[in-house]
Amino acid sequence: MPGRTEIVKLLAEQPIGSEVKVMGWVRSFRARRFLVLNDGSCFQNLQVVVDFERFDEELLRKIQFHACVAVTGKLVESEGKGQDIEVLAEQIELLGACPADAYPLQPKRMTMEFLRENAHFRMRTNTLNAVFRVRHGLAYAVHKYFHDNGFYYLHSPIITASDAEGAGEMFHVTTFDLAHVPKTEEGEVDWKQDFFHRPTNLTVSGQLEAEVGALALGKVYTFGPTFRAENSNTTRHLAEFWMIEPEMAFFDIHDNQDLAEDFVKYLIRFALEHYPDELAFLDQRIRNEEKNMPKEKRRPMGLIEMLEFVLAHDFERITYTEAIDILRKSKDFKKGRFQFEPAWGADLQAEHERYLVEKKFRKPVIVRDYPAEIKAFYMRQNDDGKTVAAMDVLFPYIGEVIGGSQREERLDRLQARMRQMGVPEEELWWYLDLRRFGGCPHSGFGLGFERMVQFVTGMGNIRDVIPFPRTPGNAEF
RNA sequence: GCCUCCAUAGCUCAGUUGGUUAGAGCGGCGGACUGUUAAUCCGUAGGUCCCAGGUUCGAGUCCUGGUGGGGGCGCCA
Repeated sequence: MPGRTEIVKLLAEQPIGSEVKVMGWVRSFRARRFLVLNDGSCFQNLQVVVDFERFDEELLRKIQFHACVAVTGKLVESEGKGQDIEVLAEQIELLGACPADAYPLQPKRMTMEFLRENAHFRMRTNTLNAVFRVRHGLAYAVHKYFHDNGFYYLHSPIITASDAEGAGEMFHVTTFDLAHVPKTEEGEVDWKQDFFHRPTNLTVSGQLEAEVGALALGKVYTFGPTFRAENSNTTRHLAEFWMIEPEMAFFDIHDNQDLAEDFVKYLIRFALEHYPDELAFLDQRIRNEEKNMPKEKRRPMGLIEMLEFVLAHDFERITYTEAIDILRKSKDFKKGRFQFEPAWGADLQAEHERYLVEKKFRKPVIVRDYPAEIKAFYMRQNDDGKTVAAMDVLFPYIGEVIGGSQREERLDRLQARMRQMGVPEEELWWYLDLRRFGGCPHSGFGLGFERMVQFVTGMGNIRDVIPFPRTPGNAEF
């Protein structure tokens, strides 16, 4: 727009005395004199001083919460406290009215549940605004980290034919008219007539394809949407989420752990450096929220304090066997505070993970070398004959943020595992070929992007860190 | 999928052992005031108490069944 300046630029350069034109949405209009605008260019607002005697009454009446206006005026030093500069309005143009008697949002505290039902408006609130700024920053940092460290961004397919990854229930992809599905003479679905001439699904993981890339480009990563048709109803599951999956040739499980720790610390550091205003706001928001809670329910640390704490300490690294041992020796177990008994061979329950992270070590923990029975077929079998080189990175509040492993590169071992677990070898012929032709030791992991955003922003529900959450029974927007 | 809690004004909530006309704050609308920072003050409108049954002289309140939502667990990232 001719002559329009972004608020971020005005606040940074503060061109006192110059004539400026700003456009933005009304955050508040106090005393019919103080108009606060936000244009999305930064988290801060710009105050506009309106000499209301000079403006049309009809126009002033329409300057309501979240209406959109263009203001021309002189930029001056602010007379009041709370802001350095302000604009003395000479012209005000209403770009888009926002009738307050019909608009669902209000300049007051609203619940996250209410805002979810108004997902098309919720990004206009300070909280969601801050969250999505940080989300963007983290996405950018993912690419920057990997690029700077010699990784190649690999676009793994969204539609896949393999249904053998064991990562969960899948969404089917078809062009069939579901009311008239073609059948074979035997009465079964005739997939040969479908678009791909075979059954296909939305991807649940790009890992197998990433391995293809790693064995050619050395270090690759995927970063794309991932779909799980599981009926999961929790604050940390989505049916559609974004996953980051680095895969590295010549990395063993220890290199894998080093990378995971360095990577997530980089992301946290990036957010702290580039989004201090947003994080300060989110930090304060949590404090306000917890003000009326009993002390034992509050977070032991503030948001920023916790992020800095995570950066300042090495992640604890233990084996699954050690984890079980710690849990069985714990006071919580002896006093019967666990609902599930920690026992070698059983998966760690959420309560066990929380004990390790929040009570025992009080920092992120990486658990590795899990029993083979509870992990996927492609994980590398350890020499003990019982465990595989798997690793989970556990964070406070959100639990597992990363799951990964060293991959089984030995063809005979891999095939034995597949037969044992009923994974069809024919379908994964190309995956097995990676072991037949020029195979090498390699490792990788998957990071749930939304869980990372959750951790950095301190948001309690994963549905509030993705613009349009898909969960069982919900795909409205 | 299992367990649990919740549903009262536009929003956030209160509503006593079942008892007359359903309450507050914020927001809306009308007005006053003006260098404010969630401005303040006065006035005013606004309710199918989620839906359908049932118990009762009487149900926002108790019971049953739905629907919608929150939280916990499982599955996982």
